[in-house]
Amino acid sequence: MGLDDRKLAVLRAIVEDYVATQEPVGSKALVERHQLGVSPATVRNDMAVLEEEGYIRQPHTSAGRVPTDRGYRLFVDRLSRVKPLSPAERRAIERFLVGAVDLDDVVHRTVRLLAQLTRQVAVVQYPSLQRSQVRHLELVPISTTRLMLVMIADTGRVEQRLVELPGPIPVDDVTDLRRLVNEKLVGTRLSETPPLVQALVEESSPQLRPAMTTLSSVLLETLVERHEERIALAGTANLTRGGLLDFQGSLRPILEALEEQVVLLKLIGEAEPSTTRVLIGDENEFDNLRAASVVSTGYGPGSTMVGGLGVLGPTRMDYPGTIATVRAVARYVGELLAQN
Amino acid sequence: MGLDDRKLAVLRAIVEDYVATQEPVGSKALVERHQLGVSPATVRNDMAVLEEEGYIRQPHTSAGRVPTDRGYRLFVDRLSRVKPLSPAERRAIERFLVGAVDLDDVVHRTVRLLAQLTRQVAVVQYPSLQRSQVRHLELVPISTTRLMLVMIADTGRVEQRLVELPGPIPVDDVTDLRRLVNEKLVGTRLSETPPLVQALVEESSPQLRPAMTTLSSVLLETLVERHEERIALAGTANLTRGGLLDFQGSLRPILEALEEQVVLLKLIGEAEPSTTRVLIGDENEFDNLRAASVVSTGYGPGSTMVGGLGVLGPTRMDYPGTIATVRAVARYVGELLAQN
DNA sequence: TCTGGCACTCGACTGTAGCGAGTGCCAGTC
DNA sequence: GACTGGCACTCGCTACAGTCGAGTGCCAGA
Repeated sequence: MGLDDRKLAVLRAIVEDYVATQEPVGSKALVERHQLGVSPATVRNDMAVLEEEGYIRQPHTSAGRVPTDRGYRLFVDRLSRVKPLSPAERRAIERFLVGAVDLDDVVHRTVRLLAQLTRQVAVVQYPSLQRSQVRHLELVPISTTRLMLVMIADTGRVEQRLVELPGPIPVDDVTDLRRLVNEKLVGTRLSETPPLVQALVEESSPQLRPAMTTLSSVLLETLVERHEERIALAGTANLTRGGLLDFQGSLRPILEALEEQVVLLKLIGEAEPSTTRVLIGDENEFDNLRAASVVSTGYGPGSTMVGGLGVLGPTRMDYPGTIATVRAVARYVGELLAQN
Repeated sequence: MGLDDRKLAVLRAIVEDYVATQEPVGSKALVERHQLGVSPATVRNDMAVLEEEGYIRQPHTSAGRVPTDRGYRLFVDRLSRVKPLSPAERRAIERFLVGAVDLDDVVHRTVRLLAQLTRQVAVVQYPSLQRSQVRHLELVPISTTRLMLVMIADTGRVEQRLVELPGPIPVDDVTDLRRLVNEKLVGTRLSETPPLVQALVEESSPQLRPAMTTLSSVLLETLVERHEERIALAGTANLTRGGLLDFQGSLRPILEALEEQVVLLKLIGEAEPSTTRVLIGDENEFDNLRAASVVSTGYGPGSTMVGGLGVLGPTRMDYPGTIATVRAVARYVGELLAQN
């Protein structure tokens, strides 16, 4: 499987041309558009080898070549340099994100920006509660047997939950409950919370016990077990670019996948900080997304990571450009979060 | 323009058949499938009249007839009875909505349910802040110059906003602020809030004034001017049903419209309570949605209305069934909200 | 007013032919 | 041994002609 430099150059040229034109590329067109310094016949021989190795394929006998998923993989890993962003793009990012008033706003602006810049479907995960610290817990009486629990996290997330108490409790008890949970939990990471919540129940006075038990189970259930991740999505209309050629003619499976929070989380929520993950076609674990590629990365203030973001598009996408944009946006969002 | 009963029956039959088969319907097939009691030739004469009046049209000369937007309109207004829901559907609605833990949960379940039952794109507006009463306002110090404002409404909505104070203020002042805003605003409708907020600033002590001024402007801006409506969407994958025939082959404009909150709000947020609004094709004010129809209604506890919900689909949709489902779901959601 | 009959229209489908982009192979050259 | 030019071949695409049939409009008659 000796792929010498020229064969790699041919593969690179094929990927670039195909991404640009969306048409199978032939040997003659290739030598015309790229300075390969050899004749079409030679390129044809190289192509035959590349095809044998599974990097490219022919849609039909008398057509040009098209990269396979494996070809894109090789291209991404070894043949492409991440494109530096243009000053215009940098400015666009700053302009778009400046002036966000709260977390919701930041996330919405980010996801729209990402969709616009990459011209693909963008996905942004809200800062994960798992990775957030409790900044404040508030209990608001709704009736004598109902409380609204509001949790504010250091990442700016605010979660609320209705608590149905086993019986009516006086307002003073609510004050006590509030003081207790705040004393114990403020400043802790939610992933480390369970034992603390448990202790809270055990240490509370007999009077408060029933209410505290209910409260703690809501806390655990909401914030830890049913880890309440949120996700924003934008740019689904971009799926229709490139006619019906991409995604083998049917958007259905893609749209279905995009409606599943679980799927989206898996796609973008598992990246590591400062690493960019690229999943190409087949590499994707969901059947519905076999015709798509995903570029994702983590973001967070400084070098920590609190959530993921990324884009989804056809396997035939501009990987270097997309990777650069995703990284840049993630970095800017991180800086923005660090300021709060 | 005398449309006698038989002509109306013919139109109804055409709409029903076309919706079911998605193919232009001819005179012969019509008399076979419906008991019209006349011959195909007679039906053809009626069709000619209906076409002249603009209720149906021929895609091409040697094809059957297809309803026009105007035809659907007549059908909806005069020719269809709202289908009663099947017991199975009723049970599905109840099963789906029981066990929702909070407002977010209710809205998400509702929108999914609606998408599933109608097999179309579903849209649900969160209870509008305009129509909500303030139940509680909470101020949480984030730093000496920053507060988190959390508003809990009687409809279950919880909104938060970061407040950047003009200068540092002591914790005791925050307590005072909290007491003041709650005293003044709890129990009021947000639409009547502006003068009250104004009074709040004027009545506050010199010490609190700067902070109160900032706070009040955030309150006004967030909750009233930039009326913070939220919307949930589901079932976009349903747009791909019926091949590429619906929506004249391109989902693009539809997907684009669905990304615009403003558009969605206009679509479903303007209905009146207990009225079901049907917008067919052309009647829609957005060019992007000329190929689509929208069925929407309001919902709320009891006979009041706090928000809208509806579905969007091809003009060729089962109007009686869709209208029935939308109404039923809105009623159930209203009951659910009334319980809280 | 309705009906049966009939001529007509026109899209859908089928089969054929020519074109051309692109290939694989081979003999010849550096 | 690597590269090149030439050539035969493949096969999808387009255009064109022909057939079929669903569906229509119209008309004479009941």
